[in-house]
Amino acid sequence: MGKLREPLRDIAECGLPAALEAVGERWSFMILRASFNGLHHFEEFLTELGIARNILSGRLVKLVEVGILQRTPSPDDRRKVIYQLTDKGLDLLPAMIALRQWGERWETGVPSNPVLCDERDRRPINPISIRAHDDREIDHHGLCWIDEGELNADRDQDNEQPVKNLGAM
Amino acid sequence: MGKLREPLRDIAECGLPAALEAVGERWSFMILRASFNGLHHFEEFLTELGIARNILSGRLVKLVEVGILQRTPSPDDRRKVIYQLTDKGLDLLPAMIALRQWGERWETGVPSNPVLCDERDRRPINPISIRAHDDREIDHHGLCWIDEGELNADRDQDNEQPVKNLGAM
DNA sequence: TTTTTAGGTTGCGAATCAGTACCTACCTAA
DNA sequence: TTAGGTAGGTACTGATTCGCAACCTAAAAA
Repeated sequence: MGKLREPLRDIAECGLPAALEAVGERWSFMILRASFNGLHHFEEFLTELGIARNILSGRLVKLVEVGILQRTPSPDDRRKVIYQLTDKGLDLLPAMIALRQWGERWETGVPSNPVLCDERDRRPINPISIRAHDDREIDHHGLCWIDEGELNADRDQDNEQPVKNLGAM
Repeated sequence: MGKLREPLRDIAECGLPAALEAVGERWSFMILRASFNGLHHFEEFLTELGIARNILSGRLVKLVEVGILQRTPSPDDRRKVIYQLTDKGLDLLPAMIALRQWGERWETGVPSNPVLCDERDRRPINPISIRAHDDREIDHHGLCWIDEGELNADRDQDNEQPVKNLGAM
């Protein structure tokens, strides 16, 4: 594995490049989708995804390395290996669903069948949205960046502070 | 542009492969992040991202093609071009923030500075989460797939239906 | 009128992707 | 106990894409 490629700029500064470093390669998200859907074995991913063996092999190694998947030899059949999502992997679900919903809204057009629902009430889930501290839905207009220092300083006060409007994400 | 590569399987069936087809390539998300942060010009992206000119050029063409960015010649300076997010592009924000938050939680560790806040109350936004129809937060345990047919059939009834637990995302 | 700037394109080597043919351990049926 | 199939990989090959640097053109700026 070459790995001479410079890591996406500013790994430390922002979580996005870091996330992309872990799951940004081609097929990674598709493998995770398959995992979320209960696939556990190499050959299952292979036939379900239509990915090449060597690529799948490499991706699985990577996803295990970064701690998104866990690799366990099957107790029943010593040929088999069980790949399953760790907590870290499961925590990608909101991002995956958000991306999927975007694809449905803007690309495929249809909210594909079957529909993702909550198990208790058996009704479709809401669109993933951005929420303020009080759970108010907000869009990009209602967002800004605040410095950690300023944050603590002006809590529970109403003095005006300079607002950097999305200046350094 | 070769484009002989088979599109990620089942484009029509699910929004995720469709979304990845649009923004799944290397650098696409970083360009969008920069766009969200108010960058508009080729040379700005170039220096801010540290991406190669030809790659940036290709990505911008692609993102414009799929309708995520809009390309407008600047009225002030006829050399300049303004790239800005369309509504379709802006609608990727929840997915981007979810991914970024994941990266902060699991990779960088720190909720990087400055902090993304709501403009009204100037407090950090909540983590992106999955919500049921009644806005209840749910995790992967509380999710299931329901067929469109079944969905309409059992609305406002409490008969038991077979639950496919994440069987075909 | 020369120089700079903005936004590209082109060419080329390096890295990655993808398809296929192996290979090895293991299970199963005869 | 052995032949044959299965599970999970590697190794080899060619196609595609990435990334760097050089170049190019139109339009400001000096």
